[in-house]
Amino acid sequence: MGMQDLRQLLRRNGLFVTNPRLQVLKVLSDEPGPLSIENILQQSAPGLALSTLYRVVADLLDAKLVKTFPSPDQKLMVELSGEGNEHHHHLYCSACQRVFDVDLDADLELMIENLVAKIGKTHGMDITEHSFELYGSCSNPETHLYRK
Amino acid sequence: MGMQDLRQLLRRNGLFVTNPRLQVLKVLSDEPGPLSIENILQQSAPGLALSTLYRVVADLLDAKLVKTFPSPDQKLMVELSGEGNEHHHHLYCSACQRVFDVDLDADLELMIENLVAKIGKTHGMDITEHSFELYGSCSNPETHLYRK
DNA sequence: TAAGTTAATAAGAATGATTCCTATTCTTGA
DNA sequence: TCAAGAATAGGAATCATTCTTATTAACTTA
Repeated sequence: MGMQDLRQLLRRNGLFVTNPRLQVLKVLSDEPGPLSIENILQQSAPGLALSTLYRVVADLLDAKLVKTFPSPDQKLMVELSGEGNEHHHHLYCSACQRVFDVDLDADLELMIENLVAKIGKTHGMDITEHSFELYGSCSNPETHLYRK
Repeated sequence: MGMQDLRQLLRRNGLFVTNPRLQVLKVLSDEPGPLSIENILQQSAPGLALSTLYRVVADLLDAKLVKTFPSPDQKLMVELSGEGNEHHHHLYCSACQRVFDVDLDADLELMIENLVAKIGKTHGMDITEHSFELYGSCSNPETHLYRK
């Protein structure tokens, strides 16, 4: 996404446009999957304070512009939400330490939705979200090199 | 499980029998679902050092007597593995902050296994584990009071 | 069963991720 | 352009977790 789009994205969501926010959105929008705080910092222009980064992520989360979740080693992962990045799942590679997005066929997703609804009923709970995460390793790390 | 069973469990798995280990296993075996480190500490006899608790959990994890995973708020959750506690899923209640076990019908589980295998093939990865987690809230917390 | 060897514990220091605080700087609306 | 409010940088504080070390407990075997 271009900077203009990102500016509008912020404004449309009631957020002031600032450099750190643009930075973070830019880095995330250049990435096909989720990134850790550390990753985002590395890929941002120098000078961005770590505390600012955490707060920016929190603000973007409040505005629902990003989603966050903990990685298996308990670090905060962030990814852009919004169009083209609807509900999906994650695949963690213990060999190369990266996280990949996994999209399911619509019918499989629907199946899972039904499953979720059923479980909610059984437990008398209103289920608002679910996650389906996969853990494994790429025997051949080169297969992932396209992500640099 | 009785103390004798727990002793044997440790020995059979090559671990020395110590009080902290028995404590932790006892607390976990009295519980139908996972517990946080904090929970375990509260339910243990006073005197158990926090550092010991973490190490015991790590040892039990190495011996595959427990499983661990991070809660949505990034805390370490622990639960007994072993018979009667096979692969299952978790349901997080944001209202009462507890985590419940969810078992799926064998056919649903099989369906998920197939799904997982397919995703592994697509991504060229050897998938060793998966988790399916649900987030919601009990509108009526009393429905869960059976867990004290 | 007692002694010696090895492993585990308690206590607290150290670490690392995340959050908080505050003086300063940037954004925006007028 | 300016004033008012919002956001930032920098660093201190916090919280969960890990590490270190002297002490204690558990096992082994004689």
